[in-house]
Amino acid sequence: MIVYKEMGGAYMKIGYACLTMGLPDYGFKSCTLKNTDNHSLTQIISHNLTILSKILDYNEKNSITMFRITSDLIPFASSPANKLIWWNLFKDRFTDIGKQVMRANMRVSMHPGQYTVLNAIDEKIVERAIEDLEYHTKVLDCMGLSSEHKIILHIGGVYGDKTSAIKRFSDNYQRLKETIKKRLIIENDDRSYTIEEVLRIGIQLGIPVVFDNLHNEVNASITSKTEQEWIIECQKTWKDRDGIQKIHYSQQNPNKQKGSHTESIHIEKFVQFYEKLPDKNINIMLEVKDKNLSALKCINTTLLSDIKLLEEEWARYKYFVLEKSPNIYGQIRQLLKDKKKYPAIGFYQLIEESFNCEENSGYVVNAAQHIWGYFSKVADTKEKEQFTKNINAYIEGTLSVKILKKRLLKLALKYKNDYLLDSYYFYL
DNA sequence: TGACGTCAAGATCCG
DNA sequence: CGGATCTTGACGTCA
Repeated sequence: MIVYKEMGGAYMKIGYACLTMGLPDYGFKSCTLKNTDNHSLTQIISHNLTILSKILDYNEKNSITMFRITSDLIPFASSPANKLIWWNLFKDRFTDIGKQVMRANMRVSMHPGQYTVLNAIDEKIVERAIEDLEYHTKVLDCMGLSSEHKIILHIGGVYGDKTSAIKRFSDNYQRLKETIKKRLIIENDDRSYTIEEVLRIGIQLGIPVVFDNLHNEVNASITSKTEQEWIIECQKTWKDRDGIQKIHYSQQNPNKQKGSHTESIHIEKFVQFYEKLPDKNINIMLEVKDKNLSALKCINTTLLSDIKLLEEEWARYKYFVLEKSPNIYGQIRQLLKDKKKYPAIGFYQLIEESFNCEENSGYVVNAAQHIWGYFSKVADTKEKEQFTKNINAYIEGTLSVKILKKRLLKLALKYKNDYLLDSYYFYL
């Protein structure tokens, strides 16, 4: 059971998008256009629904109450290449997943990518966009989920004339079925439509608007307003049937081009953003490469308060940290000694610090030997020889740390060591 | 015409 | 041959 901190009755959720990392066998499957026969599509869809269900279980166990479902759940769903009546074939599976979502009080969403363009000039592209929106709607409808579970879309292209591009968006929006309209929400993007423009469209058409902080940073409105002011403006576009206001939060990757997301959420910066929120009655979708790891980080820092959570996180991070810096490893152990305190921010700051450490071969070997310690008694002669060989090859520089870890992961899988399999050591 | 973004499939390379 | 690594695919817009 989730015990939230006192937030004046507000109901905050923080979630992540599409994929779950740090766990084996959580990957979705797909196929290429030429392999879209009924049999393989059926297999893939069945597999993907199983994975989705596993992810939702994981989310529930970890108090993650918001999640974006990947558009790749059904391959080529809105293409004539997929002739399956998948919504009937897997009706019960969808219903079960929907029940799972509702039981966990989870909020899910979907987000067609940048290639679904409702305001295109080419009517064929518009038709495909509508079909794609119908697909996304069908997934959520099949699950029996209410209209609080949203589908988020960008406005689309500009085509050298924004006024008529917006007019086309508006006209084509009117063509959509009511089932789609009641789920559709719109978002400011990183190059074409600012939050101010999206708000104008949203207000005119009665569509809830999602504020994306990074897109707003990269593609600012002419009207200068603070993030908090834009969030308040967007809040007004959310009606009762839409549920609590949603926003997107991400941070700029300093090594990549404008709008690129960071590997992980920088916790200090997130807490600053969180504390400045005008209303905690809001749901935050994180857009970040390390997915659920950052979601856990942000949730544990802002919504929860139980030292056990940090201890669990520490169990998952410890060998990674040990490999990066035995010094930081020692600092974190000290930090977590006092069971009455809840030093979440300091804990995650130290974790973040360990990411910045250069590879040190002595530390890498030390951490690998700690992992090997779990197998040294059960491993057979060949595996023992292999491990020694791998370590020596690493020291000589002929084997990368990445491969060294992959081989240790294989042992963890073979000997079914759940404690190790939960460790981020293998995945970071 | 290629970059953009995203992920897994597919292809190729290596020991 | 199995496993690691590189390339392709699928989408539409914009420079």
